Amino acid sequence: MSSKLRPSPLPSTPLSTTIITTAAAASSFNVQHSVANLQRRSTCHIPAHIYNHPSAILLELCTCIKEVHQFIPLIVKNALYNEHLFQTKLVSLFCKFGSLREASRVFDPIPDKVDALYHTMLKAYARNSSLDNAFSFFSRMNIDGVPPIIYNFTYLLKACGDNSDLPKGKQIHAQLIVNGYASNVFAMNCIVNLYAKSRMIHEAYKMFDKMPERDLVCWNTIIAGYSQNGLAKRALHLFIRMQEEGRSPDPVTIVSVLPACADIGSLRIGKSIHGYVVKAGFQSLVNVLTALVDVYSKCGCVGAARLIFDSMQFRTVVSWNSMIDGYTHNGDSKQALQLFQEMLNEGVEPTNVTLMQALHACADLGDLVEGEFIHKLLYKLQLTSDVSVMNSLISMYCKCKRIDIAAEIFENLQGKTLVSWNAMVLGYAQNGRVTEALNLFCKMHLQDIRPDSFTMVSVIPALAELSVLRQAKWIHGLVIRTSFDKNVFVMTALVDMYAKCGAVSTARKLFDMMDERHVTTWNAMIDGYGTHGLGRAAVELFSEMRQGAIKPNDITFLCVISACSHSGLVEEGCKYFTIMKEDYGLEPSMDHYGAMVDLLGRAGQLNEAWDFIQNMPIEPAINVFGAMLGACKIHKNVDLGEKAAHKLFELDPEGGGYHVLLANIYARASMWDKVAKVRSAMEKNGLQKTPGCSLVDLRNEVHSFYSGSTHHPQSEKIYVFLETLMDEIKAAGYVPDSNSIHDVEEDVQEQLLNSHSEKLAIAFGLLNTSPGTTIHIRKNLRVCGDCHNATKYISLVTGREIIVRDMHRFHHFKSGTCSCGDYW
DNA sequence: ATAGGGTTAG
Repeated sequence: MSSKLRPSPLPSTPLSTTIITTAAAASSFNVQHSVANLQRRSTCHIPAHIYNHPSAILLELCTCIKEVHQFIPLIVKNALYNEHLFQTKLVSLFCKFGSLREASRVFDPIPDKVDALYHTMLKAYARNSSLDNAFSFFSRMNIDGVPPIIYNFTYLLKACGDNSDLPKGKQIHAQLIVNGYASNVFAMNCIVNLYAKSRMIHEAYKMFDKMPERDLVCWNTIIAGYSQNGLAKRALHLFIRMQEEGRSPDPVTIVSVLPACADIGSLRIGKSIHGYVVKAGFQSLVNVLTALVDVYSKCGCVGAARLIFDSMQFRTVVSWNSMIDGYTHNGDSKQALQLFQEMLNEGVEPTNVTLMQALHACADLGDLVEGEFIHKLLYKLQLTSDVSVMNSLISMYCKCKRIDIAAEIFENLQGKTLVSWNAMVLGYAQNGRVTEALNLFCKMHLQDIRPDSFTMVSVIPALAELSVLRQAKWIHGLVIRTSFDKNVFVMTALVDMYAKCGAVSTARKLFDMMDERHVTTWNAMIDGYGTHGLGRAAVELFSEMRQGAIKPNDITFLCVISACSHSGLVEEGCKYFTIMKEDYGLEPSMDHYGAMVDLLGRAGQLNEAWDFIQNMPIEPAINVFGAMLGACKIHKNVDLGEKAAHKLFELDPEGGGYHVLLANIYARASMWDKVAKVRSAMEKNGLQKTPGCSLVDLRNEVHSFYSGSTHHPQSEKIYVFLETLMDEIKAAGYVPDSNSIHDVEEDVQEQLLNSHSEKLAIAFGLLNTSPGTTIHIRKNLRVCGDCHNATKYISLVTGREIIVRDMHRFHHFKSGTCSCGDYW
């Protein structure tokens, strides 16, 4: 015997006791079964005293690799090591417990190997090594003169299926035919499985269809294939057909078809399968119950899922994962994390899937602390090389606004997948880092990574944010070239983007062209009309929506109420607020209350707005008082403005903007001492007004202008031009609004006004584009009153159309008027 | 010694 075969050191307890205890733990049925198994094999050339040897029976009962090691000395002592049966059994056991290395240590030194030994070794390779290794061992068998048998092919085919390696699988398929196994049910089933696992489900079905006879496993294979390839309806259809053809589903069928049912979220079908499970007596099988937990939670019945989960006597980690996922899917991430904690407390070791779900829940809650805890756990469980988990980690950090950490993880991530890129692009886009999002998107292109619909849906909103029509058209072109123009999600994003880039009519054209629309599609279009001050169009589209099949949701009402608000349609807005609850059973959220205060306040019904706030059933938040203060600024109401502002100072001590608004209200009323007080309060608290910034797109560049800034290369030219432009519009009737600035000389006042970012941007636009071109400006704050007035005159004297998108809405300036009707 | 199908996921 080779010294390499020396078994691991013996444990302190005598060998036989350990093994016997294990054997005793097994039921007597198992022992009998093993004996029967061994006797059945007596047709081969192994003498009875070998296969009836107690060691052979005991060896078969080993439950882990350690027990196998303990056994080897016993085999050696009984001079059984050279018996084929024991050699093969050892290889088989090492293979069963996943140690290819130890299987080889037995296999390699054996001088005269029987065929069975090769077969078992091939199985070890197919199950525990790379496909290449398995294939080269198969070649070696050929060289060593071992004729292939049917099992060899099925092992290899299964491995090809598991690796989705269709080309290698096809090689085996050819050899199968050559060796005369073309109609073997097992082999054919492996082929069906191979195609299904290689995402060629239609090919798989063709094979399935051609089979002369089909057993239960064939049905299960094709049903699982459809289910795993996202063709849930086909899977369910075949589930019915198999029963019509007289096959009774077994637990594997159930576990294959339930995910399909979960996929389409059909509670009705889920319940009927549950009924079948009970009738067939599968109701205590862990995997069946786990699949039921999944179905119920995916159909929105977390309560029912939890009842099943709680009733389970045994749970696998998958059961926990399904339940945790059930909570996150149903928007109860708190419960999800609680269950995750419970799982850890019970000592169940989480898997990659568990951690992905827990990270998802953290992202959902913005819970950075728990997220970082899981990040550490991930190191402990050595899951940092699992790309899927790392993707979830990136998403979690992005959602928790730690884009810096996310970017670092992304940079260092080995084997990035499309999902990794998508997570990062989305992360940038959702954190307002538009340029980074676009740069990463371009980098993907350079690295030849083809975007999918998720990438598009992440990057399009970034462009909407940028609001540059040229870029909007570019991505639209890309959408068409990459054939995403039939994807509802992508198209909805485009509708929203065009509206946000000032091109509402283009948005509507796309909207009309779509064959399928989601609620979000309608919402995007209604909101688009709203922000462009086209309240009537918004209301009309909303009525049209109410006639159709797509039900409005809470966001729809938010869009339509704010559309009414932008257009002064107070009565309509109030009506919608009422029917939201009465006709649609939707509870208004804080945003709806804010929109209502905005609706009333903007229209000058300040007392009504204030009463509305007092009568709110929930504690009003920042947005509500913010709307109130804004309305007070428009309608010059010092009294209510003060009340709203003081509430805001309490609720949001960091927000400098409210101080500025209040100061403006005081300035309008010439209450200069109060203005000074607010200013000094701001200074004391270190609060600053967000600097105004306007963007213009010119040819291939986006130019940004800050108020009073002289950093732009054309700065000098711009200021000179502005001076003459101001003279021109003054001649047309423009009067500078000096009311907001009081403590400087009149000419300085004008200078300050004239250096506002939007005026600089407009001047730059006029200077650098040919007559007649529409100018698009994007501003980070709201347009100031003086700029608004000046822009109207500029549109008149230059004959240009100027579209300004501010924080809240669009202003289309044309021939001396604005689409907002001075109502913003 | 020896075959094929199955639950959770971004």
